[in-house]
Amino acid sequence: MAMISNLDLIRRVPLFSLLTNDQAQGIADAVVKRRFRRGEIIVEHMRKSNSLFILLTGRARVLTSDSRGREVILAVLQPGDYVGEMSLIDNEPHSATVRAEIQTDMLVLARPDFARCLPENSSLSYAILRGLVQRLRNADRQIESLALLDVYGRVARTLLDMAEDQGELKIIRNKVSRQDLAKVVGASREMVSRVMKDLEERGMVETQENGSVIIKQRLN
Amino acid sequence: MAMISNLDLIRRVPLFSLLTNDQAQGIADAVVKRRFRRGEIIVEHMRKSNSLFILLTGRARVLTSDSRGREVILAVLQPGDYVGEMSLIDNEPHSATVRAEIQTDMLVLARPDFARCLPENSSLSYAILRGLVQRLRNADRQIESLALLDVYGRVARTLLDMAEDQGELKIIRNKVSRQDLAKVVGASREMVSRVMKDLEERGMVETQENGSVIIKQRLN
DNA sequence: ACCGATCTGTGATTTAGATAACAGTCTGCC
DNA sequence: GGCAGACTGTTATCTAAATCACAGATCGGT
Repeated sequence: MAMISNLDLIRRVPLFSLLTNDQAQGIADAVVKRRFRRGEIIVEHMRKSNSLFILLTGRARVLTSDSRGREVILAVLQPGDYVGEMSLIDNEPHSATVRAEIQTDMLVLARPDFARCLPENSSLSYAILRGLVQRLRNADRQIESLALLDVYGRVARTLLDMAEDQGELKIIRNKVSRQDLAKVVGASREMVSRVMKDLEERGMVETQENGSVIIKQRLN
Repeated sequence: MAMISNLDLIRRVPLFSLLTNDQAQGIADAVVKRRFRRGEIIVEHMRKSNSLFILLTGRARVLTSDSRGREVILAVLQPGDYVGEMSLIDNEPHSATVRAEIQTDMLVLARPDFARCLPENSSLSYAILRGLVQRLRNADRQIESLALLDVYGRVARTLLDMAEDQGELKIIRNKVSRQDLAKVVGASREMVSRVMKDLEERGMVETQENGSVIIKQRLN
């Protein structure tokens, strides 16, 4: 199996795409690769890990849960996504838990190295800034959905958000279980099942055998 | 009536608190003061204003609304708070509308001046960074509330969030109408009335004649 | 290839909360 | 000081969605 250098890994992360070679090398030297098994906790709500975690391969979910164990999925992390920067910025505990959905490799950058890189590197801090703004826009939209839309509307909106354009129609590649969809839209699994069935009967959505979903028309 | 210089105004804004005198003077020269009447739109959803707005006096609310006119209040701005930085950072249209609740004075800093100040001034960009993180934490918490708590729980949590510690108990100074509280927690006005009545009957909350609210015990 | 885990579909039942419909109180503000 | 416009409380009714209770289907690890 070919050995891939940290520098090569760094170079594939959008967050670091604008760094000079020297800056990238500096981060490559500071970074540690870590593997998490399916189900393992990467970052834990209310605790501090004082590191930036960048997802290289695999998949992870950002979630919160109440005392009774009911979960809300706030985000699903794909390769290139990162977490932990909020706690690095304000030095507060993590606002949510991150758990590996499948075996997941992450790059870990410890606080001192991050703190060193940030000021001496305006393109990095600008990328972080843009990332936070992006997330905040999504979060506000989600609040609006939860406050104003019924389950039908929230499922439809979430499907559209997850889909990418593919010619005439939109498609969701990686399969989404209805159970998880329910945890994203804040509804019961059964209700989401019923809504999905309805969308399929109306021919607006089609679920493939491999689990990917095709969206036929404007949903709303 | 005494004339207050822009520099004096700038010096009272936490966002600018760490600037050197020269930097503050630079912003003071670039900034324009603008007055909005009760009900006037300061920033409009889906449009660009290419400016940072800093609230000096008065009060404003950040909100979104659906096609049927139903509103969600995302935040209430107090003196020292600011909006518009998200659009300045990613150059996208505003994600929400901001409306003056009462007569409100704002400082307006146009894009070119903001863009000039940001890189040459790390303490400002750090303050913006922290502000965004703060808001994102609140937003995630709000999503969690909407997805997991019933109206009773959401009202209780919102009251606690709005209150400040005042010796043994907590107090909410500026009066909140139940109508508005409903728009914050994503519930009907009538339901919030019922919940508040219940909280008062249980002696957990007391509404003063002047409209401020005293919270007696741990609500949850 | 197997067996426990986790996912799924569907009907029946219950419930939280929206909606509707008023009448009573405040709030300024001309 | 009076009238319009926005707030409030309370009932009764309706409905969206949660819960419950299954039986089947699928998945993933050893």
